[in-house]
Amino acid sequence: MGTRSQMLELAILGRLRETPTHGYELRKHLNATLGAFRTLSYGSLYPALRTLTDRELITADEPAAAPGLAGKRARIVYRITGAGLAHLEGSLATAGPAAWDDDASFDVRFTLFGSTDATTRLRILEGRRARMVERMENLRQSFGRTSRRMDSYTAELARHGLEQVEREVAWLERVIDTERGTRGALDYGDISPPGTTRTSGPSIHPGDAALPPGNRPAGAPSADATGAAATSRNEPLNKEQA
Amino acid sequence: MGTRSQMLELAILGRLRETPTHGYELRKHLNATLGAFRTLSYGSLYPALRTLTDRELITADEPAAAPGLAGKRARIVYRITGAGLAHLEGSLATAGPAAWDDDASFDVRFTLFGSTDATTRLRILEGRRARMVERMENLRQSFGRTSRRMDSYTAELARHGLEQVEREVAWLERVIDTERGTRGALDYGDISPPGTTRTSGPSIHPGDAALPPGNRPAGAPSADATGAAATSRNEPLNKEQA
DNA sequence: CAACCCATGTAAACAGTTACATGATTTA
DNA sequence: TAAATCATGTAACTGTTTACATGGGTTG
Repeated sequence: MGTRSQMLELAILGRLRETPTHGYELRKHLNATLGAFRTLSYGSLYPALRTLTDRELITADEPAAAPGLAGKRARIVYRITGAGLAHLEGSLATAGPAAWDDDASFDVRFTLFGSTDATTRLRILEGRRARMVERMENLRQSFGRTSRRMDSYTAELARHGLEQVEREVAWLERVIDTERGTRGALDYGDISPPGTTRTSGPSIHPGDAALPPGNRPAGAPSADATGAAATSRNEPLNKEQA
Repeated sequence: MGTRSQMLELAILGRLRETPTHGYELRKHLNATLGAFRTLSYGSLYPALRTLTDRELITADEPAAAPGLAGKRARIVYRITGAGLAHLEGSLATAGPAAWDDDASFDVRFTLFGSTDATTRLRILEGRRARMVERMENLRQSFGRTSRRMDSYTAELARHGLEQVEREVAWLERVIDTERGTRGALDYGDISPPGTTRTSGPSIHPGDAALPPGNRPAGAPSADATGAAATSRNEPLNKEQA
């Protein structure tokens, strides 16, 4: 089980907890909201759904021809089960290196911050920042070391990448500050203030073996382009919801 | 042959043309300069070198114990051959979608712009821009469509990703303008590390996602595009240029 | 009437990492 | 002397995409 598929499971469970959906729609949603899954193919999605169903973390209900909607190919609506919910919550409370070492993983976890407790959120954010700082340092060194021997194009690309990472670090720091409440600059608008958790229940208990805490950093997985960059302005895009 | 391995071959040939190297060093170089190959493992590199050797695009010379340097495990120094050079040049003159659809591919190609003719450079840059604009549009749509239903964290990540792509487009446009203007070798002025000149120095801060997490399947079909307009405003990133 | 979105799924092909095997040299 | 870096390579495993199979509905 790679980091990737575990994240896919997390994302699926996270989505199904909000609303039951069928495969096609689910893929669209994941592709749209998460850059991480930009290329998510049915070849990955359906097997994953199958696995989850087999493990009884979700159910696959094929509604017998809804009235008026007949004709269409039967959609299979997936719903999260109690066990699935427990599993999800257990996973969300777990914050190992796997949650921030991989770009895609971080994105998924961040997306699910709405139902992650504050402590775990901070742990993930700080782990991520450390990761990015490390990256930044490496880039700076190799850049400074070789810049004189580099041709302009290579140099431009390198500086470019470096700046991007710098911005990512800056972004993370802003988010962390906001989370800590030390600075109220960033207003996330509708969400519960930092420190409040959506999951009122036992959000922290490692009951089930969701994510092995000892999960290896794995060096660095395949990674994907849409990690996270940085928001440059502090201006909140406040979107109030009805 | 995946796009990935082809790009790896290109990168190897490009590097070997500049200087003969041995495997270990080669990997370090590629990992350092190209974010695309951050995770390049020997499991990929050595087979690739093997293949290139078999095709006689490079040679593998194992120097029989250089004087005074004995003791060390024999380094195998790879050199590009005439055929390899021809192959490289042929590849560099080719500018298909493969050169810009994939993030990693674009990075590699950009790095080799120093020995790519101006026409091809522009073709690649413009193809890349189109790709990024497409991406940007998709993000805007899905963002505007769902922003009301998104929780703050998801929204923050989404806006974030959008801005990142916007910056990438801006960066590309700057580079394109420069290419058109100088009509020759790129002159990016002084090459000072971005870290040192935080205050928008000689380089207009470029932003993008190209470098760090590379790699995405090239054939990625355009995701989905449906829905209303978006709430994103594009601040005109200051566009000064040499 | 062709093309394309909806909708679910499977099988084969493939690319790539991880882990292993081996061993010398420098550094803490 | 333990650990890290240098240095090359292989094999197995794992995950993922690609292509296929199927078929109704909608739009140009």
